[in-house]
Order: sequence, then structure tokens, then C-alpha cells
Amino acid sequence: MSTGVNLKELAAELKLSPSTVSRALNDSYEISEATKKKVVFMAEKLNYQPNPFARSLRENKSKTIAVVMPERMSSFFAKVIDGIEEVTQQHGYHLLVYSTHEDVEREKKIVNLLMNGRADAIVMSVSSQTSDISHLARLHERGFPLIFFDRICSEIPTTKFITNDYESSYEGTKHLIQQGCRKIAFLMLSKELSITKERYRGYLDALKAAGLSPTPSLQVTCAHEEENNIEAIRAMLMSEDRPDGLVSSVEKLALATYHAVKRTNIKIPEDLKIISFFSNLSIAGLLTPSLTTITQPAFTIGEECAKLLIKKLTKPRQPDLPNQLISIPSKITIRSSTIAV
Amino acid sequence: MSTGVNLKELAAELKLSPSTVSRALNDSYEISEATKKKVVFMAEKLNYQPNPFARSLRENKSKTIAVVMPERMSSFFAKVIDGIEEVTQQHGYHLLVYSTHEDVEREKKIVNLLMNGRADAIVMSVSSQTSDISHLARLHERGFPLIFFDRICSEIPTTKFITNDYESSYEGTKHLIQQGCRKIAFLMLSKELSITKERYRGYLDALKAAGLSPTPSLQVTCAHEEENNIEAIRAMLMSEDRPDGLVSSVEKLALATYHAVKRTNIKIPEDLKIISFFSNLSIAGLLTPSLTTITQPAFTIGEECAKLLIKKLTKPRQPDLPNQLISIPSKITIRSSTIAV
DNA sequence: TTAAAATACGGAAACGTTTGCGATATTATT
DNA sequence: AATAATATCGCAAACGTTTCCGTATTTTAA
Repeated sequence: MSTGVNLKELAAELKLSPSTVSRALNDSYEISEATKKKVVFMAEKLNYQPNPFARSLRENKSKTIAVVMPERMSSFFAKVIDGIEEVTQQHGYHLLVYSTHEDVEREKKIVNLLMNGRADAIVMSVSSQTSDISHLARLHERGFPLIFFDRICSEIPTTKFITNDYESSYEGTKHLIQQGCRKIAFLMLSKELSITKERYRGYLDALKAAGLSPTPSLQVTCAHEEENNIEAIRAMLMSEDRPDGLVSSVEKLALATYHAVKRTNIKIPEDLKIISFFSNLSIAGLLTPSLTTITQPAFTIGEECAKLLIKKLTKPRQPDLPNQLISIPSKITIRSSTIAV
Repeated sequence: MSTGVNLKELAAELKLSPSTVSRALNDSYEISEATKKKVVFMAEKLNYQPNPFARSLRENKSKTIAVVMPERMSSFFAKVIDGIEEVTQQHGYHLLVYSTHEDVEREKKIVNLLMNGRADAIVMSVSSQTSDISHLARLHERGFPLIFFDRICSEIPTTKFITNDYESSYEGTKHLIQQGCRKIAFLMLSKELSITKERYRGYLDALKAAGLSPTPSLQVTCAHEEENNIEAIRAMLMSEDRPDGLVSSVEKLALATYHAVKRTNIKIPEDLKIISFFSNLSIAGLLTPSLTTITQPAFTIGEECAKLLIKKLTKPRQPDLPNQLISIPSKITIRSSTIAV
């Protein structure tokens, strides 16, 4: 595979030195307008493309951002990356995308590989297994630009973008209560996850505010394997203490719940009302009955992550990413799954 | 941001020359086992990470593969990338991922950027707008490794991975006919797309084989905007010549059809039977009624693309990617949406 | 015992950029 | 008119690897 002409060849063609050509292409003040024109014209003509690795080596930056997330087949993460790409592409940045598949070991391997400077920054959402955060701490201590979104790592003092997990969960639970629910289940992934902690807290506080007490058996922690989740949820739905309402803290568990319900004779919303954090709006409306959702601003979260990073990476003397938690509110859309009958 | 030690510093620490250390780490036969041990040990101790750009510059390869696809929020493409990542990660390759959002201009920009060698190969599925393929032809003429999947570009003589589009569509249409359908609609994206051409051909041939003639007004070409698609489909479903069966050539149009049907009093499968190319199996079972699907082997397609590329890129003297069309069969799963009543 | 071959390592060039510094020619200043 | 300032460009180093080549030492062959 032959890459096209390089700087030296372009310079030879112009009877100029490589340094002059380089400066001309980078619009340096040291070069006259006349030669700039000539250089740019010839560069176009020969379709000169600067070698990205030579440039990266020299400038010690890659114009690349790495995105590390737990899974690819999730409309939430897909939208976040779309948002990131939207702004990074405008600034000529490239995206390395990695999926950990909820596996910490894979996450560690990826993060360690990224320490060699292949990317200028990392924006990530941690895996549900992540409890040991030494790999992330090391990254940050080295001064590597690191941003978290959604599933954050609060111990690491950097910028994190989330939605208002607590409030949304509180409001969602409150909505169920207002619709007459008294025994409300809560579905979550690992309890270590920042989002489950916050959403669980909102759920509990809403119960308490209504004078309800949580039922431990109705709080089920799920895993990666869908079929197992469906069965666990079905068992819970059919138990003695069966719930009349359910809050799912993530999209996939709402789908698992619909599957579980299909295996019973439970009726939604008559016997069970459901609300879930959910990003795939098109699907939410197609479920039967349509699902009341807490919609995270996925695309915006991605955009904001990228904007901050681009600023940090392109402006000359930027400080470290501040230790702040930026919350962008979700929106609750009431559909049939929580309509009182 | 401080990257760790480099080769020179590591060599100094060991009182060896950089060349020796480099060879030791690359397990060269010129280095004694004793010093290899010492070098590897010290490298581990100092956490030496080779600079990827220096290596890329020198070796003229990036250990990176670019994936270019039309959209990210599609379970099919997500699964394909998962498949690609599964094998590339095992070989230490990285993935640059780009979404064209079905926009040719964006596709061209991305492809042209990729010509500078930032990636060692491209695996792509073209946008629905792509009719001018000069950017892809140029890429291939330069000897750049290029693989197509799903939405291929048949004019370019390289390897393409698809599913058995024609046969699956033929069988799917035949299934509708067997269930009693006589007026069968066909939904597609751009007619330029390889997949619509093949799937449309299968549809037509199945009609012909059954002695049915296609109705032009039942063949609707959709676009990017979901709401427009829904309305176009609804209009078609409510027209004089309303269909009693429907084949959707892509997943998103099946969802649009369910939305359209919700706005009418049409009953599935009583009034209308539906089959679609569809990858999100979990969702297919949750639709009401559950959707009969033609499931493409998305993950496998990704794996096969990656395997071929890895072989081409890592083995010493590999020939160019052969001009071949590799078909991996889809699987039809019959669900309620096509059950005769 | 001596020449040849194998072993183990170092020096330096090369990959393609960017940039500090020096050099020349041109213009402005006094 | 002599000097200083400015404009424009080239030389060479540097980024961190890999690898060609040379060299010194040791081993093998005759």
C-alpha cells in the first residue's frame, strides 16, 4: 500500500525546503503569501496528506479520543457516542471505541493499553463489575484526561456527566405511588454502580416520603445473562410478596421484565405498573402496553463530554479537568404502563 | 501528561543500547536469553509502554482498523462491530468507528481522511445515499485493504460479506404467500443499496413463482426521517390497494410499520402479516404481535470480516483481498405476526 | 593452532513531521 | 549612508521506534 507524497517530495517539487512547506501549510507568519499560495496549490494537486503518526510523534498528541463503555447494543450508549462523534468530528478528532462487555478484566486491559498515549483522552462509563478502580486512578494520577459519564467513578477527582439519577428515580417512584402502587419492586445491575446507588436512593426516599417501607425480596440485582434475568424477575413477580409496581434502573431490565410478564398471566398496568430508565423511545411506544419512561439526555451527554474535552485538548493552556459533577436532567414520559385503571 | 519511560531511558537503566533493548523485547534471535530476561524484567518494573506512533511511523502500520457504517443505533451494526472487536482485540488491534448517518458527503470525508494511513484497513457498509463511488474506488486502487459487509459496493473488486439476501427474501415472501397473503407490500431504503436490490429481487421472484404480480403502489422507498416513514407506510396501508402482507427489508422499517399500524385499526396478523429482516431478537419477541424475523448472522459477519483482515495484515506475504462474495445464511424465525388465522 | 563461523551487542540511519535557530535579503530608522 | 529592524527561508535537531550494518568476542571446524 503506497501512501501518497510526503513533505520532502512535495518540497522538492516546489524547490523549497521541507520546513518552509510545513510552515506554509500550517499558515505560519514567517512565510510570504505568495509562496503559501503556491504550496497550498501544489499540495492539493499532488493530494498531499500529512502522515498522522509523524505528526503525533512530534507533537505528542494523537487527535484521537477513546470511548470505553460496557456494551454496544444499548440505545443509550449508542446515542451518547453519536453525540460525542458529532462534536469531535467537527474538530478533526477520531474515535477509538471499546466495549468492555461488563467485564472488569477487559476494562483494565483496555485502559492499560490506552496509557501509552494512543488517545489524547478517555471518556468512559465503567463496567458493572468495576469495584477495584486502581487502573483508573493510575490513569488519572498520570494526568491523563479522563471523563466519566453515566456510570461514574466518584472517587476519582475529575469531571463527570450524569443525569439527575436521584431526582428522576424519586419522581418516577412517586409517580407509581400516585397511580396507586403500594408494593414497588426495584431492578438493578450491580449495586456497586453509581447509577444504581443513586437511583436506588431516589426509590427508597420516595417510598419513605409516602410512608411505605421497602420489601427486600422485591429488590433484585441482575446480571449479564438475559435469560437468567428474566427468570429471576419472573420468580419475583410470582412470589408471595408480589409487587404492584416496578422501577427498572436500566433499559435492558425493563425489556427483561416484559419478557418475564409474558410468561405469566400478570396484566400491565392492571396488576403491575412499570416505569424504567429508557432511551429507545421508538421501542418504548411499541411495547404493549407502551412503557412509561425516564429518558436520559443521551445525545446531549455525549456532546457535553466531547465539548469539554475538545476545549481542554485544543485551547493552549487549559487547567486539569475540574472535579465536578454535571447533571443534565432526564424527562419522564408517561405512557400506558403506569396508567391507573 | 507524562507518558512513562521510553526505550532510551530503559536502555540507560540497563546499561544497554536502545537497539539491544528493542531486540530483546521483540524476542530477536540476536539477543541472549540472559539479557532478554533482564530486559523484560526491567521493562515490567518500569512499566515501559512502547510509543505507538513511533512504532507506526517506523513500521508503516497502525494496528488499527477503521469501521465505517451508516448508523450506530441499529442492533445489526452494533452486533457486527461486536464481532469485529472480538477478534481484533485478541490480536491487539484497535477500532476506529465512524458513523456516516446515511450521508454520502460525510462518508466521503471520512474515507478521504482515512487515506493517510491512520488505519491499516477499512471495513464498511455504505450509506444509502452512496451512488458515486469514486472515493471508494480510489481507496481500493491505492491498494488500501477494504472489505464490505451487508451494504456492499459490487463494482469494487474486493471481498464482501453478506447474508443470503435473495434467498432469505424469497423464502420470507414465500412464507407470507403460504400463509394466505396475495397482495404483499415491500419496504426498502434507497434502491441503490445492494441489499434492497437483492432482497427486492427475491421478493419479486417469489411473487412470480406463485403467479402473483407486484403492485407498484405497495413498494415504498423510505428515507431517514422516522416520522415521514411512518406516515408514508400508513398511507400505503390505508390506500385503495391495501396489502395483506408486508416484507420489510430492514429493521427500522418494521418498527415504523408497527407504529403506522398503531395509527390505524388494522390488525396483525388478521389483516396484515409482517416479516422483516431483523437483528434485535429480544425486541422481536416483545412486539405485539411478536414479529416473524429474518435474522442476519450479524456477529458472525463481523467476526469473519475481522478474521480475514487480521490474516491479511499480520501474515507476511499475503495477496490482495480476493474479489469474492461470501454469503452467510440468515435464519427465519416464525412468530405471531405471520400466523394464519 | 589457525581460520572461519556463529554469537551478542552497539552505532547510526531512517520513518515524516515540526520548530529553534541561523542566514540572507529587504525595508525602515536615524 | 550606515545601522537596525523585519521579512522570508533553509539547516538541522528532535520525537521514539526498528533495523541495517559493523565489531568484538566466543565457538566451531580443519
